[in-house]
Amino acid sequence: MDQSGSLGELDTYLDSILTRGGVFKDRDALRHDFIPAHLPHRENELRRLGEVLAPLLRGSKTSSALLYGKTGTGKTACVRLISKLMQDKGQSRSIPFTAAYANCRLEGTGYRVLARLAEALGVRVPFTGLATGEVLSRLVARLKAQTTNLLMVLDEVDVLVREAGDDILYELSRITEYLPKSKVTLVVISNDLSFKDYLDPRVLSTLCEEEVIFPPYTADQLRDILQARVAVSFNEGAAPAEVISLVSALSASEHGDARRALNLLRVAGEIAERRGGSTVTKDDVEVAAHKIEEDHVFEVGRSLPLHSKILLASIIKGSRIGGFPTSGEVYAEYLKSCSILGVPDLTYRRTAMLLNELEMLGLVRGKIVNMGRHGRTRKIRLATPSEPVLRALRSDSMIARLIEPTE
DNA sequence: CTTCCACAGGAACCAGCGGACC
DNA sequence: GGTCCGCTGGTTCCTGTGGAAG
Repeated sequence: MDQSGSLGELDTYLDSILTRGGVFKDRDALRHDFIPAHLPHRENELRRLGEVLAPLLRGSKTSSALLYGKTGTGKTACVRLISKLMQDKGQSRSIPFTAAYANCRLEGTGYRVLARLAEALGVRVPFTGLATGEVLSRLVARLKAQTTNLLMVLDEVDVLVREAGDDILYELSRITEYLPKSKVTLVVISNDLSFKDYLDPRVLSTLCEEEVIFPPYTADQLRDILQARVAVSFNEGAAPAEVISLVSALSASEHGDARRALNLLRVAGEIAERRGGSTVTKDDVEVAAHKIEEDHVFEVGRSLPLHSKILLASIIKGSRIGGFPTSGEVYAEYLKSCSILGVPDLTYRRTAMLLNELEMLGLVRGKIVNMGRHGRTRKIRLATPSEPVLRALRSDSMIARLIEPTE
């Protein structure tokens, strides 16, 4: 590569950004963790939540709440906004109030969810080593020692319940019983209502005293949301109406996910900026949609553990031989690959679990086929374009050895 | 109608690790 | 220093199953 040439390009690019100011006014306002002061089309939900939670500021017992809705429907944003408002109010009137937030999927285990909540109360908890019950009793001890009204938010609680059962929810829902002075209110957020089936009826009744449902946004609503956000994040006229309409139409057809809509808009803006343009075009949006998909697949593939990569490579090899391989054929191919690489192989059972994980990640699709006398099996194939997957696998020098020779 | 294949997928268990606590 | 803890990433053992072949 001609280094001076690329440096020159970089130089003019930097110049162009500095002189024109680029497409963005404030890129951070498009990030998923940005909390806007106003949430369009969530006024009702916000008011409802406010009514339920506000008494907590007076130190009254309040109902627990379950927020339910698909991803990107504004559940987390609503709760974040409300707890921020309550915190501000508490501070200005010197009312003891604490908001503790934990995302169960990101934390991963019940122990870490509790640890995160405890942290919000200023209780230091080691990241491992303690019994889970011990973390809980430290949390309770703190609440006994120091009177505060606590709003506990468990985001993506369905993940926790599915993985670890409802023990923790049960304990948390009864926590107020131990406390003479502090009041605790639990708000749980879920993408999936079926998690209620896993709950003990007692937990269910204390947990879901109020239910707020967040419907997916329509294309029109998404357009309003984008418009409001464009006003703070883009320069005047940098994101024309036709672009906003396109982004909202694309996102509405994909389950009305506002987070993805905002992300799409941000990436489109970045593409326009890199192109040196001062406004985002519809083409930029199309390119962005494609890029987001490819980057996602590449990123997921690249960060896979070794054996999942070997399996993925085996699926690709298997489908080259002809048709979609069955789980048995994939395993046979996998065993071969392991011996080529000199890696100890895993049991069939384990690889079946890894395949399921690949399917959940959306990289692979398995279809159960019955072949009568010849048994029942799964036909397995890639669920994404193979190009970014191959690129991801090749970026691992060890796995690259597996793929290259057949090219 | 029965059989029987080639798996699917649940459950229990295990080893090793990093760490807290007494 | 011994004991207990939770988590990860694995294994072993097991039961369940739709439908073409017999």
